[in-house]
Amino acid sequence: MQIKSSIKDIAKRANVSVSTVSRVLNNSKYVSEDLKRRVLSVVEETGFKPNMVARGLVNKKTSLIGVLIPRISNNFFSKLIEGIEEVLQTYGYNILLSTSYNEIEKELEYLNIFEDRQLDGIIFSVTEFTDQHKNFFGETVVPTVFLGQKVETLKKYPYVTIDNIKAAYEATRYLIKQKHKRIAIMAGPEKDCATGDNRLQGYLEALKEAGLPLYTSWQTRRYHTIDDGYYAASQIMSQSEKPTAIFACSDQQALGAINYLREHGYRVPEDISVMGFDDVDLATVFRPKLTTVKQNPVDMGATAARLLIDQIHGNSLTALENLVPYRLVVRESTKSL
Amino acid sequence: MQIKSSIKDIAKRANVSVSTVSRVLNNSKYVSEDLKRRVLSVVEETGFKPNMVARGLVNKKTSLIGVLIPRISNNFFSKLIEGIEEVLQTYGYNILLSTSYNEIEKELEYLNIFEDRQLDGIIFSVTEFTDQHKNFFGETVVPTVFLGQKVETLKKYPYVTIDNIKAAYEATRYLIKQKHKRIAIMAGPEKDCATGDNRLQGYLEALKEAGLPLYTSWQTRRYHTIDDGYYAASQIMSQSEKPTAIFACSDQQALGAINYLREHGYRVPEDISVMGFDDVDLATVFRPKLTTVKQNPVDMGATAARLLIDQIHGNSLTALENLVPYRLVVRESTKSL
DNA sequence: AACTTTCAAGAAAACGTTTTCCTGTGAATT
DNA sequence: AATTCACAGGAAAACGTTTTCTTGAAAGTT
Repeated sequence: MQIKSSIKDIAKRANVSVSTVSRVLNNSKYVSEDLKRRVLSVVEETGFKPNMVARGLVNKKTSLIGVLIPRISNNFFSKLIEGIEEVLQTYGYNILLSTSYNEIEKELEYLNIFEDRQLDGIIFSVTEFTDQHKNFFGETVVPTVFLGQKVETLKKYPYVTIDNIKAAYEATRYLIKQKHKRIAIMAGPEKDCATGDNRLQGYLEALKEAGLPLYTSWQTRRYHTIDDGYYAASQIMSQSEKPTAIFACSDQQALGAINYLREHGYRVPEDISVMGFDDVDLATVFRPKLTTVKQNPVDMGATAARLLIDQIHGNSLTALENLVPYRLVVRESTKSL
Repeated sequence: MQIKSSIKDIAKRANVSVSTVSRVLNNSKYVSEDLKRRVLSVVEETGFKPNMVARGLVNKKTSLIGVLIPRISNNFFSKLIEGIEEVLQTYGYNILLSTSYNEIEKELEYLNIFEDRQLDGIIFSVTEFTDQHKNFFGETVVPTVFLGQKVETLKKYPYVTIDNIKAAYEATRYLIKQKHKRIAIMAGPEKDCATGDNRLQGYLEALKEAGLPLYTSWQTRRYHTIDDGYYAASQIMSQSEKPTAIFACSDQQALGAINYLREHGYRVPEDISVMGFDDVDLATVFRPKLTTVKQNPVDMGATAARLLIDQIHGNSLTALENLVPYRLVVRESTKSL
């Protein structure tokens, strides 16, 4: 028990060959009940456990999936992980978790580590899809699923996301229907291209369509953290012309914004409406309850994992684009003028 | 590029032996500048990357650390991970993430997987330390650090936590100083032994010392989720005699409780004070801002990771118990009677 | 000039498995 | 009775590395 025993030791103790032990362990054919019992009893009494690394070497599979996300302390991403883990686990895969903090060099570093480690697959929540990324995924042959945004540059791997343009468009439309004419947006960072850009685009489309003014000073591009939301709100509200509604592209930012607004004498939603995005756990606990675009990150993660398993199993992929549903949830942080 | 090349191919192309290639790759001595250049250029042009699995097999190290926590979507644990990853990364280790959802069988299952996979170390946020756990850690020899609670049954591995008894004692003391005489507690589940029990113990000590009544109907034991907090509050408030203060052993539960209270016509803190534990991100965003016992999970994670690295490097451990600081942060959810 | 020592580099063993290739049974078919 | 055949099980190759062993040459010592 103490000392690490190998299949050879088991073979010796059971008086059989290594091949036989291996066959017993893998339930292969061509081994008699007699020897099987003998081997099994030795395995039992020594508490022998096969070395997965050695196994991995010959089988050319590690049963490890690399999951790369911007940050884990963001509720959206941790829920994503929950969904991913749930399905991967049932297929006997484990997760190698890495976080990029939105830094592209880190992303590339981790992707290379994933490759070095011979991981069986990658689930990647992209920050910005650069040429370097394209290179990596062009040369490499690891099954991959992109998560959270469209990755059009590569035709070989699927992605799962919501229709961000449409969702943002609808959210903005809702504010417009509520008679808001001066609507600001707190979008994701420019780096985080697709998502940030798409939601901004949806917002702009809605405004344009309604013939409303679009001031760039009412558009911020910051990270999805409470602090950044706070800061973005301070920027927007420092303009001489102030909006009556803010569309925050994440609940985190919405929360930070509301925090700022209240500390500076604005009431939400009486003075200013705030719309969020994501519907994180606290959106309903917070007061006012957050009006927001609900995503289902657990489902998204699970979907991504399933798509990955499909690839690993060699099934031909059904669709590159996998859009999952979202839903506008009206609660208390927005109000008709 | 396309086809996976091995060190052998490189050797052939560079007209040297495998050993030489390996030596070049590992920067070992005894290889001339001439051959070195030749090998390096072949490596360059083929984009060769050594197979970490094969390396792991001979080096008997995987550079992988198993991290086992109850759930990742809890902000406390995800911050823990942030701290862990930060230091592990600088030492070239990656994280294999697993979540137990407080299920003991799952914990044991994952621990066994960790062992099978030859992980170099384990960071384990225990739910309940059972005999089976004891067995596992008795027989196994993997460097380990326990996180979040005292694990006294094993003298060989360190743990990092805060002094939960004292922290809960002080939190309760604070409420008592605020003239509260009827104080309820929402503790962690019974399963989650040390933490839940310890905080309950600190609470009881403070009450006893002050000669205050302790009703078991004012003590709940539930998971640290918003929903469980909501439910626990409903239980406590359904008693005929109602408390004037609730000490929730997690911010999550505190939030759920406040939610319940407000929905049922109680004002916080005017009618009932609510004290939290953890100081998660939203504790300051939420209104009323949460009075809470601040922990620093990022630091805790980093500390645990460092202790693990120490073990792996074979340094003798300095102390079994590693207590990290905590701090009572008074904000708006509590009020003097 | 003879003898160590140091360095360079290839051959081969090792890491712990799985799998292919053999060989030897005994049973089934002719 | 001769021939095939399915099965059991051992020996050995393979997976892709690192490391030990060896040999040979060049340099340093007496």
